[in-house]
Amino acid sequence: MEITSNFIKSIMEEDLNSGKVNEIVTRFPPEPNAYLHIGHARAIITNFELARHFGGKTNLRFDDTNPVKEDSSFVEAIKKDIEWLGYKPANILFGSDYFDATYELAIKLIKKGLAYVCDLNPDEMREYRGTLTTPGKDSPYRNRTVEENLILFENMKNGKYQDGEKTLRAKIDMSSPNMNMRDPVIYRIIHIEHHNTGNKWCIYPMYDFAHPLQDAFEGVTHSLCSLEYDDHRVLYDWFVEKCEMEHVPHQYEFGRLNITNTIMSKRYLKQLVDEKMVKGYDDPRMPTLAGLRRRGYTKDSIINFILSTGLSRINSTVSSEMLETSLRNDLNTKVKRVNAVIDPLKVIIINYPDNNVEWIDVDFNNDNLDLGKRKIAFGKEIYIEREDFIEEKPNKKWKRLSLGIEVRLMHAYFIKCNEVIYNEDGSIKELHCTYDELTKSGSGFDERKPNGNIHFVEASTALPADINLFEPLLTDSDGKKDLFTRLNPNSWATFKGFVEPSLKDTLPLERFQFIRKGYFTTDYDSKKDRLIFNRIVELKSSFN
RNA sequence: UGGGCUAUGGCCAAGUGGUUAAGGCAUCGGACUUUGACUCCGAGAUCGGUAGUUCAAAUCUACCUAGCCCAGCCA
Repeated sequence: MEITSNFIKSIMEEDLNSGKVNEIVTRFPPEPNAYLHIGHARAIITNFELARHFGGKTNLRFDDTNPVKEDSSFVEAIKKDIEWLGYKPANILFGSDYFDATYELAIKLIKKGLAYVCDLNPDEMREYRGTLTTPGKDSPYRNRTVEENLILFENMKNGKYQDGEKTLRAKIDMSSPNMNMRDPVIYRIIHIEHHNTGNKWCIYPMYDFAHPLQDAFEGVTHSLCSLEYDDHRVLYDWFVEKCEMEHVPHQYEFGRLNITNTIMSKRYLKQLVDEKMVKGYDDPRMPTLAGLRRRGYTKDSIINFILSTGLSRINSTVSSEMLETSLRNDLNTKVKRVNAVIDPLKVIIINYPDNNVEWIDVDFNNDNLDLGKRKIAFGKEIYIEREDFIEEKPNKKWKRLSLGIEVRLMHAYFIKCNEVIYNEDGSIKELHCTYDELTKSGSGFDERKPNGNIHFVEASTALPADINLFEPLLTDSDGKKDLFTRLNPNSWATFKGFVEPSLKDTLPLERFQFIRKGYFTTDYDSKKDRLIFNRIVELKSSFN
C-alpha cells in the first residue's frame, strides 16, 4: 500500500520542488523507557514510508537524555520491533552521542547572553513562572554575568552541586503567553549512571534543547512529532537559530492514533505488566508491537492498517475492527485453511463401519491452489463444534445441525442427527447421527440441499490442542475508573480442542485460518506433543 | 479578550474557488457460496453554526460555538 495523501506529504513535495531541501531526512526518536505499542507504529511508519516515498532516509535515534527513566533493555526491544516491521534505519543513533556538542552549544548560548545558571528550587521556579493567565517574573539569577555563568555551568558539569541545586536556563521571556518560552530549563543536574555514557556526565539536556539540535546535527529536514508539541515549535526554532545551526530542521505535528478498546497509555501498560495482570509485554493481549507479534498479527497488516487510517492534525480514534480487517485481508489467500474444533462435541455415525477411517484429498485454500492439498480423515467418531448443534432448529436462518436436520460435513458427507445422549447433569454428552453414503463430496450428488455446512475432525486421528481465545483486556473505556475494576475476566480463555492431522509439525508463528472460526497462529510455546494456538481475530460474521 | 490547535457521513480521511463531495472501516439491502468467510452489486453526508465576498465556496473573510493541548529540573 502506498502512503496516502496527507498534509506532511504535501509539504515535503513543495519543499522538494522549491529546492528548499534536496532530500527528505526524517527520524524516529523513541525514548528507551518502554515497549513500543501500536500507537507508536503510526510515527514509525509515517517517518519511514514518507522518506522512502521521496527517496530519502530515516534515522532511528534513541532520545536518551533522562537517565533516571531509561534503560538499554528497551533499546534492544525497540530495535527488534522496528526490524520486525521491516524498516532499516539509515543510522542508529543516540541523543547521548551528542552530549559533547550539546554542551558546547549551551556554552555558546551563555556567551551570547542567552542562557544563565539559576539557583531557584523547583517550588520557587514554579512560582516565578506565573500561570496560564498571569505573566511570570524574572529569576533573581537572570542577570548573572557571562563570566559567572560560565564558571557556574562548568561547576555543574564537574559535579560540584547536588541534584536540583542549579539549572541552566534559556533567557527568553518570562511574560510570554507561551509557557514554553518562560526561560525554560535546558540543563539539569542528575547524578546517576547513564546506560550509554556511564558516569561521564552529571548534567543532562532537556528535550526542548536537545531535540532540535540533534535534528540539526543529523541534517533532518522534517522533524515529525505529535500535536502536543505544537507550542514547543517556536522554542525549537529559537534554539536552532540562536545556536546558529548549519542545517535548519523544521518541526511538523500530527495527531496521535487511538484505537477503540485499546490501552494506549505507557503507564497502564507498565502497570499491567508490573502487577502481573498480563504475562509480560509480549502477552498476546497487549497492544505492544511485541504483543501483536505474538498474537499473530503480520507486519503488513499493521502497516496497511496504519496507512489506511491516514494522517491529519486530529487526535483520532479508529475502530479496532479496522486493524482486524487488515489482518484478515492480509491472510485470506495467504494461509492454509484447516479444520479445528475448539469446543468439541462428540458425534457417532451409527451407520458407519467400525474401525474404519477414510482419507479425503482437500485443497488447503480454494482461493490459492499453490498452497497444495492435504488429506483429512473421516470415520465413525468425529468432533463438531458444540455451538453447531441445537436440539430444535430455532428458526429458518439456522444453518447448522439440529435433531432430525441434515447438514454437510465439509468435504465429507451429509449427516442427520437422530438422537442426543445426555450427561447426568443434563448437558449434552454426544450425538448419534447417520450419514448418507451417496452424498460424498465430489460425487456430484445434488438430490437435496443440506441445512448448511459445518466443519469437523475425525476423533481417532485428530490432534489435541490448547486453543487460546482473547477478548479486550478492559471491559470498558472509562479511564477514570481503577484499572483493576476494569479488567475483563474473559480476556484469555483456553479451550481443549482438536485440530486436523496436517498441523502435526506446525512451528511457532505459522498462521492458519481455522475454517469458520478465525485466523490463528501457533504460539511460541507450542511443542509437537503439546500444540498451542492463539486466535488472532475471528472471521467476520453476519450471523447473530 | 492568556496562548496554541482542530472541526467533511457512525469511525478514519481525500479535497486548497467550478467534480454527481474520493476511498477505507462499520451499517443496511441483494447476488453468489461445500467457510453465515471471501467475492460481487446496491444504499447513505452539502462539508460545526451564522453572516458575507463571488456568476460560482467544504475550499476566501468575519463573528460565533464545541473539543483538545500548555503552568515537569518528563519526553
